[in-house]
Amino acid sequence: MERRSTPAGAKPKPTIYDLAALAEASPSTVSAVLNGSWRARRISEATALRIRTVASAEGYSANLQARGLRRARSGLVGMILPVHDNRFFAAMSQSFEAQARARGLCPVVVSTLRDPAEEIRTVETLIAYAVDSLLIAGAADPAAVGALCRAADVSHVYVDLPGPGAPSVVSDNFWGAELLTRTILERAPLGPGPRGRPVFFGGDPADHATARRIAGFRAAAAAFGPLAPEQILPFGYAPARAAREIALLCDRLGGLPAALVINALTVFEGVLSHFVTLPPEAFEATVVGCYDYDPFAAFLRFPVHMIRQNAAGLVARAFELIEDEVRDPVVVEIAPQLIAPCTIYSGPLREIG
Amino acid sequence: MERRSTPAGAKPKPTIYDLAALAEASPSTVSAVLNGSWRARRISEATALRIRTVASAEGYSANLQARGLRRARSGLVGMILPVHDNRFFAAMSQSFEAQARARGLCPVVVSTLRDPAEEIRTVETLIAYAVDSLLIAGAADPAAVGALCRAADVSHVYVDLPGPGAPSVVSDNFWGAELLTRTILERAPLGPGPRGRPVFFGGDPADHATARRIAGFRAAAAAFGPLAPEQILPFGYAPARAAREIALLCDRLGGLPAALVINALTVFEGVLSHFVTLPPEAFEATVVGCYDYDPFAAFLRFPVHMIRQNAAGLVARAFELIEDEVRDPVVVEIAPQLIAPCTIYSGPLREIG
DNA sequence: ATGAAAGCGCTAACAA
DNA sequence: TTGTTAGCGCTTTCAT
Repeated sequence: MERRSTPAGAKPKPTIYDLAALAEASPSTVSAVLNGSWRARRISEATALRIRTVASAEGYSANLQARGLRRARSGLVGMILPVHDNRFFAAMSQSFEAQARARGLCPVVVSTLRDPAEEIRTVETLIAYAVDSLLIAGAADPAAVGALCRAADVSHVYVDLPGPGAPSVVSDNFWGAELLTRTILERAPLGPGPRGRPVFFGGDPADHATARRIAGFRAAAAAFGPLAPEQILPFGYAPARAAREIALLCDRLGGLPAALVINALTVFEGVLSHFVTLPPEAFEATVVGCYDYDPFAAFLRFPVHMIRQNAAGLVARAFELIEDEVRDPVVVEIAPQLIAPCTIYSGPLREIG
Repeated sequence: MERRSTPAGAKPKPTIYDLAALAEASPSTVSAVLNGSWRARRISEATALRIRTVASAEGYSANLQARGLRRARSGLVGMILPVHDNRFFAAMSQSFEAQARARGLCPVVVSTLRDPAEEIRTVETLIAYAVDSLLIAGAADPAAVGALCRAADVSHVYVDLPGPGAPSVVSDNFWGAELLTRTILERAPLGPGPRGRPVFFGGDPADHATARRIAGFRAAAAAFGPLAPEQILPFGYAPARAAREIALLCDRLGGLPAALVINALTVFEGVLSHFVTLPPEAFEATVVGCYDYDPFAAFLRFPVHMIRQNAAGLVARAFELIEDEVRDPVVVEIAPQLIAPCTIYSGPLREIG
């Protein structure tokens, strides 16, 4: 049998046995030299050098599958997340990779499309590849994923959305929402009329993050007056739905509310598709906040206060928990950041921007 | 020696030997049944069923490192790309994962931060894990990466940026830029004055994509009048630089040019940070196009025509080339898409929006 | 229709 | 200080 579908003539990748023959040493010595355990094995500087010379001359690189099989661990760290094409999760990938590599590990990040079945299959695959640990970000079914990890003895941390049986690192959604709400209420033309009160717009109250954000919104808004149920509208995340809901809201109130807290970028996108049909004056008596950040949103025709989650901070803390072998289901909260609008306030709000 | 740092009591993952004992069959039979090669081995329906029953009762899942080692291939497909936090590349990841999984492969996507050294290291790692094939997207040094793949006999395709010694799938940048330029020139208040001519803004002419886009811009603009060198300003991608350059340009021309083709989203970001300092009237005699797409950019106070690259199409074509075992350095071009502005035109341009 | 046995490339006791 | 050897869990001839 051919070793591989090697193009005729191309010599196959050298193994430690090849190097051992060339360097006149034993395979185990070569192995030790090439994987760093040679100091402990008290191998002489001379042989080490000789072996390394041969290795690089031959263009050797270790077969990581063989090493992983032998060591029963792969050097891979996994992260699952719902989607890539989202600013927050993309930032998570970026941080995750950087920090994994800083630790000499190979990052593998896979998206699951918020599909519980796909999520399970993905994690099973990662476990089958013997990932050493797993970050579980925004899982659809955190408990199921956690159970799989525990069964396979894979250390794991929940990120962004908490889960059972292992530590969690989440954004401080209450704090962020409270800060955002307070910030825009201080600038909003509140009043007794139907438009005079703040509205929380979008998201799913069944989801942990939204629940905390609503709580934060309530806490901040309470300081400015009583809250009615119709001020909180968690209708989901779909842009199309958001477009309809904002139109309905404007109809009901006779215009935009004095303060609008938009829960996610997808919701914001929907809202915008309605906004472009409105005249510029429509925005003169409203202040908009968005929980989540997009640089372009900062440059709309009206100012937007935004919350940016600290993706790098979340990932860093998750790695620490794994390294410290924390297994208790502690929940660590990481503060997000408030981003000021770039657009200049215009109309009656100009002075307080 | 412990098999693994298994928590005391937790039984280790079952192997085919365990299953063989339980199902009263041989390891090779178990293996065949569990990896699909059993039909070919003419194993009876009955034993197959018996083995599968035991397997799922024991919660068996194959050790993919062992399989990979034996088969000299891993079932992993790799993709490298510059960064995750970019709409285009994020869309690529998303498509790549979907299509890899549709083929029963495990996707591994890694970013290299446009750092040639990091890029090489990353690819070496992927090869060491025996990836079966590799998509090379937007590489800093395509030739070096390709050489590594060839040495390891890993099939590979360049995406987005062409490279030597293997097929490439790239956006049809010439066509896209031509279309975009023509579209905005048809709407622009061109004229003899300094502001009356189109400007191509940002990017690096040394980079293949920008070069093609400039060519497309030239081709389209030529139909509307002669081009001067100062109408093409490829100063790079940095937002801060873009902000400075646009300010300079406005100074020089006494306002915005009649038509502005912005080369990338990062450049656009920089441009916007200058735009927010301008009064609304500044935008009344200009038409803006952007090569690259962001939904929020469609909702700015002025209309923006955008080009969206077909990430899914690029990836799909790349997979096809790999499956068809194409090795010649053909270059396949995939047409991007023109996205109309969502913002209503205002001022003198209202009617032609 | 099934089993026995030889490795894939590497690591880690244990011996020398 | 170095070598010998026995696997890691799986696939795959080759026998039966």
